[in-house]
Amino acid sequence: MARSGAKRTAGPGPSPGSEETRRALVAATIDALREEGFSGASAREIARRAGCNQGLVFYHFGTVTNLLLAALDEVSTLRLARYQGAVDQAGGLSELVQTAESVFEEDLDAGYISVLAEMIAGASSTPGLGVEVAARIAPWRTFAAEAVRGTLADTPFSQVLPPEELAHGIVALYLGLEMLAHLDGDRTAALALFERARHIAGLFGALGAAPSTREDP
Amino acid sequence: MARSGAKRTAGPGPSPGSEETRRALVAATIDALREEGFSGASAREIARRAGCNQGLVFYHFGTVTNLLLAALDEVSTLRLARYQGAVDQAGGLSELVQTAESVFEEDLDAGYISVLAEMIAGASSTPGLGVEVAARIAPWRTFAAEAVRGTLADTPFSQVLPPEELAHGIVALYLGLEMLAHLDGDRTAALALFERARHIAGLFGALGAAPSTREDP
DNA sequence: GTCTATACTTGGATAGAC
DNA sequence: GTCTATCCAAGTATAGAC
Repeated sequence: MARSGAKRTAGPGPSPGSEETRRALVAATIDALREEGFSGASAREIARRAGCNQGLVFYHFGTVTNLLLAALDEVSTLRLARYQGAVDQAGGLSELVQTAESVFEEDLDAGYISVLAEMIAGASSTPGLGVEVAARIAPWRTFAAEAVRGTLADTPFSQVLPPEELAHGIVALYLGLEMLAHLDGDRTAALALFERARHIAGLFGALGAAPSTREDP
Repeated sequence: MARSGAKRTAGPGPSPGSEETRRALVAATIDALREEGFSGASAREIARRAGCNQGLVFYHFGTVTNLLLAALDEVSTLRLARYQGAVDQAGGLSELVQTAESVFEEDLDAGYISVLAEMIAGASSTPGLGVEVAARIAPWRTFAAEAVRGTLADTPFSQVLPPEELAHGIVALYLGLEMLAHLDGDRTAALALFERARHIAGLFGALGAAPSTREDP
């Protein structure tokens, strides 16, 4: 709550306290979106969670919507880095699916995809928010396309299903599975699908010309 | 129906109000959820669209949440009947996919899945709403499972992927594709996926033991 | 039984005190 | 740079008029 003084009153750039408050607000917004949903993520609720005054939302971000977008940016950056690291470690297709499964559970536990889902759904209620959210989802699709391309490049798969198209479906499926799992608090149906996908991936990997461990230059 | 009045008492003026008002409110709620989202679907906004007083929401439905659920019931009933009819007409697997594509566009144009998506997302902000929404989605999953079972029963597919599990994935994918298409107003990515799926379904139908009538334009 | 008018609460946003 | 006080719009819900 009360920020200890110790601020450089004169000098260019933001004071250290400012950045701290901003971070607290963004973190609180992520929590609020996850636990109270879009309509529950009000300036007052966010400020309460951040332990600061409600007016600071408007001082630092201008509008609640801007703060919500900052939270989405934070989540997007955080998760894309995580996804990239996970994909870099995965060797073959079935291993990639297995990685996706554990990342899926991370997202579900931490509620990261809930933030995304709430923002997508909430975009209907705020003019202009839709394009902003869409712009922040685009990198996810690009990432998925690259991951798919890297894994399916030398398989017959990419002939019948272009990576970009498949990537769109993967993002949509991932989003839908998260929403349903979050809704009824039951992730078994989603996990069962990941297991099936991993199994099928193993089958195709066996009959295709794709050895599990290969290195791309 | 929740309340069947049967109030046709002989009188000078049969009060036309009640049932008519209820219908108008439900229809207005569907529109409001579609165009303004969960947080924009307030009693005032709904009543404005229905052309009646705001207090009628509470007189007829008790709470706004109850009205939202009534709207979800309406959409669920309407669409499941449509889906069932469409599936009954479809012959083979690729034809089923083609049917799904046209139904998908109907849903997108009319915003029916938006209603579902808004309710799922909005469930986070209202205690107890989650289980109610989940209960209304369960029939969709059951329907999808039956449709898949009827189509894949005599194919090797059902060996490697049980209909119930696949059905969950289909519902999730359908939901996710609708949300993304609605968000950026671009359905081409989703439609491309349907076309690919139809093509792949045709390939499997050809090598499997499912002759059906295939017509590839 | 149906609807309107009104009470009360919460939320977004700003002006000015520290 | 941060916090308090405050305004106004919008929300839920009910009391009471017809």
